[in-house]
Amino acid sequence: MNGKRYSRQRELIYETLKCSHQHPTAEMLYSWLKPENPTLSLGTVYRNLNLLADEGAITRMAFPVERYDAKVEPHSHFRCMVCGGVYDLELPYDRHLDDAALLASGHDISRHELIFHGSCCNCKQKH
Amino acid sequence: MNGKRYSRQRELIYETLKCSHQHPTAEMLYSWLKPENPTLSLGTVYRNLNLLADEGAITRMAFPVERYDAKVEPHSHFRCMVCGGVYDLELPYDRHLDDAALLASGHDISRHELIFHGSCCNCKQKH
DNA sequence: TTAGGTGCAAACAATTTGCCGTGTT
DNA sequence: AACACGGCAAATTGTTTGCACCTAA
Repeated sequence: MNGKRYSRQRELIYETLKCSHQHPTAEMLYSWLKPENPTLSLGTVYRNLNLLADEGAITRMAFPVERYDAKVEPHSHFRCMVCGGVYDLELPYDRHLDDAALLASGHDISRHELIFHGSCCNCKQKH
Repeated sequence: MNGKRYSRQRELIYETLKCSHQHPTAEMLYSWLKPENPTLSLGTVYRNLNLLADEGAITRMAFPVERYDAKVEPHSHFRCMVCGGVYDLELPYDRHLDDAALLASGHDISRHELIFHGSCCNCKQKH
């Protein structure tokens, strides 16, 4: 009664995402697929990306809304998945990670950002 | 001729951001300041946050647009600040970081995300 | 047949911009 | 006096939703 069916559009979107390593936006996926699938609509792309993300088949990569921080020194953050709050974390910045990333990728690393997810002190008590 | 002047609004926004540790959105800052500053407009908040971020006085905390990734296993990312491209990074997931974060914060950590910034192999050559 | 899926357009939400009067220097 | 700044509202951009039709099971 609450099943999910096969859908050509979903498969298309998922396969395209899986083959691209560009971490595309919904808009990008749409523009790639549209030429071959003229009836495809952007709404469907968003709908299926959300479906896939909710069931854990793919990953969303961003905060939905921009946040700002007056602390400009590199430091890490914690994001509570229950209340949505964002906290600073007092962890020393680890330069070794940048070295390791350079070694693994060859890209020019200038810094990194570390974001933890979980439930915060307040929320974890409320079961 | 191209200088920046003192502005009460900018100072207000910056001070409020500095005192809050909530990593607020523009909307949140606006709602905090509006009661005491009835003429303040949301556009001004955005304008000044962008100004401050561009000059490095504050930090933006998100991708402006949602991106998706078909790889669901925890792994890290690299974001090129020149071309905006996003790449996967083959770094082993380090559980110790989660332990350290728990120890430092007391929050319930379920995982972390590591995002490197810099210029990618392609872009760094073009000077 | 029946619930889920899709296209399309309208609605919504987040952010930017143009215009024009105000404030800083 | 010049020109940056801020208020306001309109414009843009990113994302979601309602509705009527279509399709997999």
